[in-house]
Amino acid sequence: MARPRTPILSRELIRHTTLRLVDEHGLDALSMRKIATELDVRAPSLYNHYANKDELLDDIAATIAENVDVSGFAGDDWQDALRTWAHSYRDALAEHPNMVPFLASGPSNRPVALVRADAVHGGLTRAGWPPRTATMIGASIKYIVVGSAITSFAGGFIDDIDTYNERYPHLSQAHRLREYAAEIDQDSFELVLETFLSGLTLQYAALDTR
Amino acid sequence: MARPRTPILSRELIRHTTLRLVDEHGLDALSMRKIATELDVRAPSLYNHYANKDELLDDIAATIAENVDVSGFAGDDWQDALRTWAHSYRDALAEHPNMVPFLASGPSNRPVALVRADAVHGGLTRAGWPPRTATMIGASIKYIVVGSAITSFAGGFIDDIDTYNERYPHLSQAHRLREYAAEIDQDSFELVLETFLSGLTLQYAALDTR
DNA sequence: AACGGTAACCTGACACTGTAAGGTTGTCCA
DNA sequence: TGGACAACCTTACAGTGTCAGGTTACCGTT
Repeated sequence: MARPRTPILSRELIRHTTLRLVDEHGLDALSMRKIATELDVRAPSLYNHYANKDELLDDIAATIAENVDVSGFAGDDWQDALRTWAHSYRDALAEHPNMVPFLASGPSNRPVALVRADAVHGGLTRAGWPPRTATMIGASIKYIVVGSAITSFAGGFIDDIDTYNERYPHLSQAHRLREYAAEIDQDSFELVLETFLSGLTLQYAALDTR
Repeated sequence: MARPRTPILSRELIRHTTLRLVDEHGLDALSMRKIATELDVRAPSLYNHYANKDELLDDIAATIAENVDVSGFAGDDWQDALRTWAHSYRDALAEHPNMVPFLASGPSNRPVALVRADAVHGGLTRAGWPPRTATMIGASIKYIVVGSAITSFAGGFIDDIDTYNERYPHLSQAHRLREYAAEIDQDSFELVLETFLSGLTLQYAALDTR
């Protein structure tokens, strides 16, 4: 075959197919040839649309990032804006757990910009936080979300199973254990997020009376 | 060559060499043949000491984990024990930033046991925290440490450079920027950790009067 | 209406990866 | 003295990301 009358591939199609493969079989099982096979095409053809594998994965990461909701920072409730941001951020990662290791494995120009640093920083400074503190608060939330996502979704609790078995012997079925781990993860995320937010509120109050 | 009179390789030697290579050139640049070359040996010989590459990396992860200090949980100051744990945990990861993505990218039986869940859980319950809450607190600290490590050490701030440039134009030299990012990371870690700990203290007080 | 450039597919190939199979030899214990 | 085992070796295989170069469809210009 040479050039087809109507194009077979597009960045969008490649992205969707790749993300589906990653969701189904994991990052390690992904290869350019498997993506191509899935699309009834040879691997090098993909390079007409993406310069290399990383650029493809970066693009997927960017589309995931688009689902993160920073709209709250336009309003004036900075606490709730942070809460909404953190939750939607975590949800976005939870939707594609197999992508999380990639997202976190920098070191290049990856959408650590999931952060949407500008919106967050702007909202916080408008609320009265000093610029530097605003940056630090944004980073803190990012730590909580990314840390939670990576240790939870990447199968983190698997080797803690023995611990859980001793501690909660009635949870002997692996199936229930997994459920339980997910529940603990969710609650832990809630705990650290809310505790942090209420601590910030205290510091915010101290700001005014300074 | 056949069997040498005195063994050339050992798990320890392989581990050290590999960790050095990872520190110097990163995880992506690592291959069994490069490790072997560094040791003046052929790659398959490594398999006499490690079943596969992952087992080798797991072993390295375990030695890194040994530097995490959980001794504080033997005492009765749970707050300070958590603080010490978190700091030494983060320091251990900071010492080998290129290993962080691997450590976090489980899904297998990786030393997410960096957690030292038992010591932490034991110390907190002895201090009076309910078992389930103790588990959640341990998980929370882990989120903060791992999240901080991965977004900082894996070059997380690199693509935020533009943001920093606009915001702090006098930091125009990339060199200073990098320093500044590290400083922000350190301070953010401190902020989220201390804010979380002081929030916990409030909840702890509420426990007693319940 | 013919022509050139570019886009989008192809085949083939390269260097490199992890690791399995099996050969050879030194060391140690029965 | 002999056999088991350990620790190196060479060879080889299937799979990886990606480059080079070939072919053809389309689109804009002359």
